Amino acid sequence: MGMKSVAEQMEILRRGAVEILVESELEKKLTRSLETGRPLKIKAGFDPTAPDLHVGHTVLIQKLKQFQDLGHQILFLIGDFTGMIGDPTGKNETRKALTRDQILANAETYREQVFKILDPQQTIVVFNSEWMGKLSAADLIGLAARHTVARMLERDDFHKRYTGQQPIAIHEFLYPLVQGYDSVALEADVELGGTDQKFNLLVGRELQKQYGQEPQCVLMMPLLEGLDGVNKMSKSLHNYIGITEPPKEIYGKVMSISDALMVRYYELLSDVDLAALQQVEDGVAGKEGGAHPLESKRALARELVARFYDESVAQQAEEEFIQQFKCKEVPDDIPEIRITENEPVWLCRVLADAGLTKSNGEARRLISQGAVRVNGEKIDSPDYAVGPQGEYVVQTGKRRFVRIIFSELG
RNA sequence: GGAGGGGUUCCCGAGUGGCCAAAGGGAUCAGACUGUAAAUCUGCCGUCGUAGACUUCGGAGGUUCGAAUCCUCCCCCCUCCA
Repeated sequence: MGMKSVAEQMEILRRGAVEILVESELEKKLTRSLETGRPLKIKAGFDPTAPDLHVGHTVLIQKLKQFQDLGHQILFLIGDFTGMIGDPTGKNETRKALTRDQILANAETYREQVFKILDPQQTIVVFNSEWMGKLSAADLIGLAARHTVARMLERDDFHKRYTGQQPIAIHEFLYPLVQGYDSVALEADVELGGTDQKFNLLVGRELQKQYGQEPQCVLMMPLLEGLDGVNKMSKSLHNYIGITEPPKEIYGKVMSISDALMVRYYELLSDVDLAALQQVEDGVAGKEGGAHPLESKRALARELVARFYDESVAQQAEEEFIQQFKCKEVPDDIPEIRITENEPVWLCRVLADAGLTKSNGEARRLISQGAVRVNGEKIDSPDYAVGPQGEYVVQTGKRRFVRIIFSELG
């Protein structure tokens, strides 16, 4: 990877970022790095609690990758010590204390998932218990002495809770301090985080100054919207793309998003360069010279599948998708159900038993709406029965299939 | 410790004795339209083989011909005071 100019680097780094504090300082750091050949130390901290990542989590990791591709040093910090405190951002939920083993297991899962994006050779993984564990009580008091209550109360949620007469435990003040101290310990040049991390990131700057270091720049990435395009991506809202999901799922979910959201996903998740990104945007906006939105969406779906699996799997996912939805063919890998009966079986019961519907009633409703097909034939009678021999491909809606096989009795 | 408010079907949220399987909105699902999408429109949205019936409104009892609605006890959540 050849060295890029400061302006080129800035252009890449600005992509998708909500805010960079302070841009001029970052430029200065980049310039110096270019002159001395010394890469910048880029820090990003991760909670050791959530090992099951979705693509929303990868927004930050993509940005790390961009730094990495530009030749900088990534410090991937796992907050095993901070995990004991629990970031107060998440309201008043009490965190369960994790055992050492759990933390290590989670950290390992992180590595596996994150190294699908980052180059493991170029990434240093650190645990903040490394240095925090060595701090004495006196050291901790010394750290606490570097910051004031008034400054702490500037933080939005502390402020709200304080003025709203809500409790704030003393130890909650320690979270930003420890996170900030991590930057001191690592001598970070840049720290990345979500917009919700702004206060903590800035405490890092403050503390570095206190400890006689040059303050880090902070770069904040937005929280990715989920598949609905409105709420942030999260497991509990069922609007996420998990990075360990099957290829078909990832591909299908990407294809189901709106064009507007696709642009957003391109900006935050894709590796395509800025020129290609512009083409995607133009295409969605209907400008001349833009890429066709359908093509763009396919390319994005392929890119994401390839990232978490590989190129050939992505190709295959695309072919299956086209077959199933465009050519309306039956996919190859549908579940099979074997039935042993002498009598024909009521279709509604088959659907419910096969798990395609939750109840006979739902099956009945779907049939009345014309959503059920047997061997490609639309069924219009709720009394329809299949069997008692042969094979039937039963389908509800466009995507749910099951193969019913009647086998000989006895 | 004291005072008050509340827990309704996936979510929000109406409902204060029969007209309640429970308004309205959202989500999901399905149909139409499309680019496989979005937006829009339509339907469905507790269970039972079309009826009628059965089970639901934090939990357990009770009053009543009849309870989501009234009473008792219990569990949980929230707000205020200390």
